[in-house]
Amino acid sequence: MEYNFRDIEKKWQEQWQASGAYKVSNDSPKPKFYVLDMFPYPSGAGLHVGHPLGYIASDIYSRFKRLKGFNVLHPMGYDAFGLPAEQYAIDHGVHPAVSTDQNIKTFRRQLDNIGFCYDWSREIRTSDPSYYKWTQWIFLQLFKSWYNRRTKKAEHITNLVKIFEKEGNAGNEIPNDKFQVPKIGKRVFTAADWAGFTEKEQQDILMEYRLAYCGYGEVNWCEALGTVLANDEVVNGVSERGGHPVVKKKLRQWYLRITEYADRLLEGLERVDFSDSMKEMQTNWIGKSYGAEISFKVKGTSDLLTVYTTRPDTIFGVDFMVIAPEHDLIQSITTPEHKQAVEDYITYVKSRSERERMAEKKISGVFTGAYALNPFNGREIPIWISEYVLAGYGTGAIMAVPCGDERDHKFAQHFNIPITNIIGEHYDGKEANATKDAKLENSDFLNGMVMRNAMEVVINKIEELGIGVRKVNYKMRDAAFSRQRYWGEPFPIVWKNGIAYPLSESELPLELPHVESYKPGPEGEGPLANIAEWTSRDLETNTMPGYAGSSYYFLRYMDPHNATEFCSRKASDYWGQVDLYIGGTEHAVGHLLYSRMWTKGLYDLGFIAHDEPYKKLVNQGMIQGSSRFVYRIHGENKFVSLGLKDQYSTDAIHVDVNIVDGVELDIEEFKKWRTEYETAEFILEEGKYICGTEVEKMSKRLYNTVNPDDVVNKYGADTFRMYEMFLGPVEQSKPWETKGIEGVHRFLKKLWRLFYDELKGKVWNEEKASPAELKVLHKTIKKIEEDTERFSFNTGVSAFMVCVNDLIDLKCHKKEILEPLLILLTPYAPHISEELWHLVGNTSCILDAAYPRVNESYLVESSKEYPISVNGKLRTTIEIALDAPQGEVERIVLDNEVIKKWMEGKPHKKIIYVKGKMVNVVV
RNA sequence: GCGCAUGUGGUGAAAUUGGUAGACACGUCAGACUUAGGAUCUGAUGCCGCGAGGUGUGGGGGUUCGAGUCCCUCCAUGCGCACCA
Repeated sequence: MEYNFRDIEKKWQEQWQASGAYKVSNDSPKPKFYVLDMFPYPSGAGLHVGHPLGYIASDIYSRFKRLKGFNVLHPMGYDAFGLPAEQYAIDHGVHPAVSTDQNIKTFRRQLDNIGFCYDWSREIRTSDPSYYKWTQWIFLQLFKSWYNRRTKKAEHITNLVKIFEKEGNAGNEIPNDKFQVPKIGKRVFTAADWAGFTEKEQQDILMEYRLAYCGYGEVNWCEALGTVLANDEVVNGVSERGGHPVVKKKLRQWYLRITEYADRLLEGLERVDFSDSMKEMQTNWIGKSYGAEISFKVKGTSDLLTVYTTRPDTIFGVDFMVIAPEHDLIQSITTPEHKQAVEDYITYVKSRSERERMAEKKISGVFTGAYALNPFNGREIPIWISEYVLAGYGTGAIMAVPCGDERDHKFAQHFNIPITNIIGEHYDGKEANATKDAKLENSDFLNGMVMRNAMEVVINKIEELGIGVRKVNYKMRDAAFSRQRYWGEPFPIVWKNGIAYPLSESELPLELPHVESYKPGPEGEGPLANIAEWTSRDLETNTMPGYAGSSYYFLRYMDPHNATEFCSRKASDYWGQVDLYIGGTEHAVGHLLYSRMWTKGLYDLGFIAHDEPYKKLVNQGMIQGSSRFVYRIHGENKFVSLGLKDQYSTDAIHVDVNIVDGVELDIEEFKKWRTEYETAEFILEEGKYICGTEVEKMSKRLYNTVNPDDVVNKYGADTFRMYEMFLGPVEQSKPWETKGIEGVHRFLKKLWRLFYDELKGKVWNEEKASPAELKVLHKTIKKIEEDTERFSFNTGVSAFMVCVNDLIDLKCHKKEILEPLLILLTPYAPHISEELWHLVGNTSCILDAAYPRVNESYLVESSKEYPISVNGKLRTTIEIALDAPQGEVERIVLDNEVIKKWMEGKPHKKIIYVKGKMVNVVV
């Protein structure tokens, strides 16, 4: 009886489906465990062997937890809205819904091949109206909410209206600190003001508070293509496709006020188990900095120039000011004799794309002719304009301290601006020194103070004198939440007289209409603007971005068929946080931050009981491609094997890895691969054509993709699963090498032969196990349990191999040993385990078995083969009883001939004896 | 430039707490069975050396009886951020 993996795997996959083996109930006395994969965008290219890596890891962990007695939620679905499907529609005329559906079918078939334990009855698709109904619903909750900075949480907007009616907004500052209420020209209004505003005026103010709000933002507009482009579709200021010019255009956009959650997003990182690099990326993205805003009087005017600085201690080292080219003050402060130069400079800056400005290393700028006055000593400071100061960060103006800041220093040198040294010998006149530990000089009342300590002193003084305030700044901007595209969730918003009104809950879902054309609407609006029945209802024409549907999908899985709520409170209370989230690092800041924010919003509004979605995050590494090359002799259709290629002038050509065995080219397949190679000739070495190799990204273009279907077909799903894990730690990136899979496949065959022999048939028996056999089993139980628990699946696989090798050596075919081993193996290789489980006489599903418990008493050793060192160098090993007293050990060691030899007759100085570890004799 | 991560045989890697470096595999070599093998099994396999032995975890230095593991320093690779004041 052979190990016939094809029949076995097909049989069990069908059986599991028929019996609903993976159906999960929300009602269970067992403790819960939630394992989640980052759900895929179903691309047309299908899966390659890199994609399932994380899915296999999570599948192993899910099955493991289930065996350990948990009620495990392990769902899967599709992030089905997105640009590629729309692009495909434009290029091929296939409706996105159709191509997406097709892609999902392929995806599902490929996933099913690998034998995952997903509860498919909970499948979701973000493009499904019954799903995006709730995306729209949550959007409306955010639209109807504001962030109360005093209670530090989201609250219903009606609370804010009540506050305004009672006391105006004096206690609840407008989040955007540049916004002024147009009617009164101030940021602060009274209850009486509020009562006097029209509905439009009131709504405009409320929009400034809403967590989902509408404003104006810049997009990349390409006139020639008549469309809005994403950042990565713009290269060097022109469109990636076609090379048409792209300009910045202000368009009405929706945003999420994620900046209000900046502090809580930072604080939450301390309570979750993410990798340090992941936390760091998010922390950098949020970019919190502490400092002060300081106002400088502009000489001879009533204007105030406000700068943001993190180094107020350097206030006496300010030699010039720099303001962004977009700064409002430019018009009023520029002196007549500098007007022309300033205008020319601003024109120049405007002509350049964001990308060009970022890439530019050249120093540029222009003097305005105006001077600011240092608030402490009245010193006149020239005000310059330069594009290295960004309008969007801080106040769009900086105080430049050349001796302490690299860019300021370069700027000063370039324009010959005299440099004041406030840090004495720490500044060498050639390069800026950003130290915080120098003692201040040339700094008036701060002289002699260490900079680090001076910061607080200056801020206090500034606040005392009323010339500035302590200020915290964030790099993070509010998240743009609209796309001028078709294939996304429609906004449940109606515009009447310039006011955005939410649709009522009963009108949801607002379904995406069918269109024949995906051309953009007028003035950069989305395709929905072309549909008369849509515009006639005054509906919003933008759609939501890709991350909308993925910001709460982990909640919907808990209660996927609920028609009255996005997720019942009972379900979310039961499942709570995702205990284990597995996915790639590419979503480090985008998806993870947005979904964390939505979770916090839903928590604040009382819809769920936890405010961090993911308890633990594991980032799987990328599987890289291992490319193969053939070497064609220049100008000929002749190919030379790797070892001989240096004798010729050759071109390296990528060859499909699937027609190469290891590094040996299958010449017949190669000839068939391309018609041009049909007549190719080959120069071989030792009768073989050897290919060159290189590790690159796995990509169709490089002919190094390997389809899991092919691997599964050849070796089976169990082999594939175990080999993916055997490759190395999940978190690590590594190249795929199909060749190595044989070792894992051999292991499964060896396991099979412990039960059934090709010649003898059944060899397993019901004899009583020996202590040696029990020791092998229990060592394995312990190791597998530990390794699986800490996601060390590669060492887990090798522990199985060691176990089977040991059992073969012991000629052990005993059910008493083999049966528990099958349970251990189930998470890794579910099909073969289930098959053998039934063959040894069980009738229930192996996943319902109890995980074997390690019995330490089988593992106790009475003696150990100690490594014995002399002066730290290993010289021999001696078998010594573990309970031998130190004196006894020393006597045995010193008596040993090998040790005596190495001691060369010298007396021992001391003997280090670590019980159960080693002995070291020092002479 | 800044930050983070990683450097171990021909290859993927292991060594969980400072205690026998290279487990487990791939590959390679030798052998067995065989009409045959890209099947299966056995053995060998870090490097130098006939051997005794020496040497070895990116380089250099340090702590320690003992360092892949801890500290300092330099180098290389990967990822992230990048005029963020």
